[in-house]
Amino acid sequence: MPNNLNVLDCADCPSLGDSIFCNLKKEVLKYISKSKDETLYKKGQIVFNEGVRPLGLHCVATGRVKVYKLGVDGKDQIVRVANSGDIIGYRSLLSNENYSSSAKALVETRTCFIPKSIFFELVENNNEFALNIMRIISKALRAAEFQSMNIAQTTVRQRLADTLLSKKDILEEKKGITVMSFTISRKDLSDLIGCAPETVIRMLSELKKEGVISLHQRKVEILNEAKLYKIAHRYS
Amino acid sequence: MPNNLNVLDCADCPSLGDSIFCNLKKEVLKYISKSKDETLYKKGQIVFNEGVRPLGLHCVATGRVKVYKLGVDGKDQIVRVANSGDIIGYRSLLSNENYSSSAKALVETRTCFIPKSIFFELVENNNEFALNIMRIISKALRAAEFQSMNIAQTTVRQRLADTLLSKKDILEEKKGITVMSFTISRKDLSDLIGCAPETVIRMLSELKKEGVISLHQRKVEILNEAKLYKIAHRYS
DNA sequence: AACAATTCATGATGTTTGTCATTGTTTCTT
DNA sequence: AAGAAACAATGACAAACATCATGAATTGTT
Repeated sequence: MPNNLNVLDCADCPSLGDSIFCNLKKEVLKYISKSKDETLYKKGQIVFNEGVRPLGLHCVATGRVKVYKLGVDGKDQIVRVANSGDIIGYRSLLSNENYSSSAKALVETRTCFIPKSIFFELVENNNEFALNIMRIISKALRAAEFQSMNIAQTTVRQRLADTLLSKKDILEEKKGITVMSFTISRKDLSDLIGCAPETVIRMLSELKKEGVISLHQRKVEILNEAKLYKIAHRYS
Repeated sequence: MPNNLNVLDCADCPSLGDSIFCNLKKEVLKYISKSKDETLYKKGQIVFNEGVRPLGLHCVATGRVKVYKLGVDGKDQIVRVANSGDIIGYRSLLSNENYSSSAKALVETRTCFIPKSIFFELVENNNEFALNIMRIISKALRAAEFQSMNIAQTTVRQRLADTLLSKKDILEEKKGITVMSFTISRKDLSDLIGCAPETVIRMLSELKKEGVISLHQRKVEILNEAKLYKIAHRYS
């Protein structure tokens, strides 16, 4: 079971700047801090489960969480990957429905939990916050609609290239050279792209053979970014 | 070009009850009525175009509008079909981006246009309205995420059955018997499902041969709803 | 009403991707 | 550190679907 931790003031949170709380006043942040609950999840632990009634908002302080829908035969669909500063579970909360997806920690993750009542208090009384939420959902909706088209109209090879590029922000220093790399299981990658794990493995091998990427266990390293862009049909 | 019309008071709009304006006070509706602009679109006319900056909110009073993203080689992806009472173009407006999709009238359609300034006035000062908007986007997001999984994990046959069922609200009286039917082009159906038009045509022929539906030009009539549910793998 | 332009329908064929099976490798657990 | 469990990789095969081509039917236009 996840551990509850000593509560840190939101004003001191390192990911405050990237979050929907960034433009809230100090006294509001103090108020939230008093009502929230900090939790530590180990890799693989569930933050919430599809079908369950949401009781509040989860905010990723550190770590990485995958949000995914249960599909047929364990063939899940990853909706998005939430990083520090991101909130999860807000959609179901807002439309007053049970969770339409599950959330699982991909690495050790620290989250803050804000009870439903406090969340709605903020939404209803704090205009800036309400607008922040609207902007967040709007962007999520845009991304989701794009994803539908992407899955319907592009090949796995294209989507894989696109996904590798969109995750390239996870940088790493290696022998003085900055390398774009990230660690992900083949299953997660296939659930993200929307295909069978075997297909992802084949395409990764193909890209490796072409010298576009290199593979070391679950770490994918981008060697030829330009070519990846070409494969993804992205010109930016 | 579309025609501008005499403006009708929102309070008298027949689709008020189904809209996000349903729980607004009379004086607020009057205020909106004064600022809005009514427009008539003939079948096939564009309401707005992808890539363009939104200037306000479009509200479908009567008719039917498809919202779609431009894909490769004219293979568009229909994001949703908006009916009377629905609003379109709100996502881009809220996140302050250019339209990420286009909208085209499927039949003769009457819309009301509410300028951006008025829309944001409502969002910022009217809490009930802001919450309505949030709920609307939340549901749209849920639908979009489900659609991604659907395209990734189901066959065209399943999705076709599902789409036919989800559109069955378009009823019709025929010789005293209520028939579930609707009119749609094969191209639109394929853009909705995310496949080639030929594939949709083949699957429709198949379903017709099986006696599940009947086809008369562009009108699809549901003959065996139970079997359609089975094919769609929906049990409700 | 007649013509042009779409749209519909169907066949043939090829590509993409999924499924199943097998073996090697890594990771986790005790 | 060893064994078990999970994951990665690859081949063979099959299913789903796209593409191209052609002719018929329908719709829109003058």
